[in-house]
Amino acid sequence: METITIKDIAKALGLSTSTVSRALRNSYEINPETKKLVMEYAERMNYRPNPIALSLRDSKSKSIGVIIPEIANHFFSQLINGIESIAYNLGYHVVIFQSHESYEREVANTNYLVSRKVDGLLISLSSLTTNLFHFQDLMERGLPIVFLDRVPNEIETHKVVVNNFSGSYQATEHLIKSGRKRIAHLTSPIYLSITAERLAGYKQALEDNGIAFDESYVKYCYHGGKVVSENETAVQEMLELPEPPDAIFTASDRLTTGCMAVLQKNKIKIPEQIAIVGFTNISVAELLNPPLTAVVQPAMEMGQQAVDLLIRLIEHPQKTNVFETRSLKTSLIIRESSIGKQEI
Amino acid sequence: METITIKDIAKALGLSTSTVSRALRNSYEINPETKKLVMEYAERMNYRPNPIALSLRDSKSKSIGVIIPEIANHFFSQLINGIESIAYNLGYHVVIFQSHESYEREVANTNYLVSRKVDGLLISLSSLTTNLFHFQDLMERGLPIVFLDRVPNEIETHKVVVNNFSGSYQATEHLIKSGRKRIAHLTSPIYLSITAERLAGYKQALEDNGIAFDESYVKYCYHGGKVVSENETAVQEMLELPEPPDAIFTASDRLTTGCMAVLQKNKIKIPEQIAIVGFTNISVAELLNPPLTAVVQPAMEMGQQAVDLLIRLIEHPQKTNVFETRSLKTSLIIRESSIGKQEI
DNA sequence: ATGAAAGCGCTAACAA
DNA sequence: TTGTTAGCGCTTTCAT
Repeated sequence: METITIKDIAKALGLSTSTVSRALRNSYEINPETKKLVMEYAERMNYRPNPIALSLRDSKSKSIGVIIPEIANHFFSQLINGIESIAYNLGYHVVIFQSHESYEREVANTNYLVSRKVDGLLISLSSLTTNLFHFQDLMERGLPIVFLDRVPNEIETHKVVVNNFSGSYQATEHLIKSGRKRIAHLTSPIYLSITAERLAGYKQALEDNGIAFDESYVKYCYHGGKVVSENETAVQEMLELPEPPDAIFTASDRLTTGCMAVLQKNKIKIPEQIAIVGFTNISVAELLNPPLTAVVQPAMEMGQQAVDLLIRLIEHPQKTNVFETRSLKTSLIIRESSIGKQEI
Repeated sequence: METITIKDIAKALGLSTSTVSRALRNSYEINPETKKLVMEYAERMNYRPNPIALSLRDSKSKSIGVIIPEIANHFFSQLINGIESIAYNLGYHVVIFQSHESYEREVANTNYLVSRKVDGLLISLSSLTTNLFHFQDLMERGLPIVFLDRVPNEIETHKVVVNNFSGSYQATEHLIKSGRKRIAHLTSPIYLSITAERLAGYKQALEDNGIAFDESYVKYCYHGGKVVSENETAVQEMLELPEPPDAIFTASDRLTTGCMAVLQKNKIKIPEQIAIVGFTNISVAELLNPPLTAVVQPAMEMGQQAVDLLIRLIEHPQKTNVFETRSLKTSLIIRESSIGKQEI
């Protein structure tokens, strides 16, 4: 894997490495003819600067690290596509890591990315992360970090989220308006920002519509739906309640499909017996049986805004004294899975 | 973002950098007491070697690059999970890039990964790649590459695939056995290995069952299903044939869901009017309307085997004089979308 | 058993 | 306008 270096060019052309270096960066102090000579030769030999050497020198890498729970999930893969689209245009490379909802892996990935000198970090917290020291420490040491979707309250930096409260409120209200009385909520661990906010929206909608909140209708899945059995148990418990729900509002991709699978296994008719609304970006919502009503997040745009903020932070570190939290809108797309009781 | 270096340790302990370096690598020539001193101090200061410096020195990075068409696809995300699981245990990091089915981006990603000194490459070709020079060149220069799933015939190296021919044969035969006569095939560009092999299996099954092959029943999507309109046009053309198909065998995740969407839009009943079998690893096959019959690939295992081969190539470059192509088995999972005509 | 110095590829301060 | 040199963090050869 030999590659041509500045030294090779210098030797071949009888120049010094610094002259070559300067010529390649089109420095004003270099004689146009020398420049031309160097550039043409470099071009011809297909010279590429060694980014490793540059990173070692400058302690930066023109790359940003992304740590998300998992990529096998439409919300997150759209997020990544949004991130890549912007980063790419601004000359940054994107390095993707999955935490697989594990705190340890999140920490390990973080350390690795830092040691690889990424210029900044884009994070969506794992569902098992409660200790934020690994990020706080880095921020204090000056590494730009932007959080998105699953963000920590305890850390002051730019954040990009959706209005989880109102997305959730809308979904719940929609279920109420279509005649549902016992609306359950299947969600992630309570200490995730998205969980708390979505739960709050759900509660508020119930309250505003004169339905008493009942804690036994809320089930938390500590692995965010990744562990199938946990999912199954939760839904099963709902079904075995003295008064089983007539609707379930699920808080994520995994939880939604997991829930539907359990209902299907139990031969429960959707929406006749139980209506479903999912907080999900699943691409085949339309093709499901029945087509799924979904609270959809502008994932692409979230990714784009997050990189945008991050790169601004990277390139103008001093300028930022106040951090912003951008809150985008979700959209409720109504399909058959939550059709009104009266219409059935 | 200051980090402690060997130099810092040396200074603090009144030693030379080389002694510290040796002590940390537990060299036999270092006095046990000095070793202990150094190690404890390093531990206490949370010293971590700078991988960039190591890469610069050794021209390797203990990391492998992965280039796949896209991650928003269950087959590929499972592949990645398989790759990560093994690589992680063997101390390698995995850097993921998407070609988005674009030849240019595939080349750009390749160059970047090489310049970042990855120790090896794991590739699944983009659907628009016909020129393989960028890989051939690297291989000649000694960079280990393993291909998986979408592999090139023209390059001699380890490859991991599934038995596309027989997977396809089985699927087609299954459709025939369940009473279908006009079986269409929706697939990717013909120059992809998987396309050719799946097409061959499809043809052979038709022939063996006395059905004449009809080219007008085969539609190629040059973007592998990524471009929705292309997908739509292809299916629409099938539907407008003088004798429209009574079954469609689709060759990938995207093509399958795209096809189902078009049929749904046209209010065509599956499987009554048209049966569907998809070559797909989509996770919600069971939840679709109707549940989807699928040829499933052991994606995790493919990923695992591929890294295994790659790392072997990286760590014992000389040993390999003969390359192997591992061919794993697909499984046909029959669900309602292809139920027998007689059973409808 | 320990240290000094060179080198991986690149840039920039300083010299000429 | 061009060259020399030092240094980013680390390992390793060659002294000592």
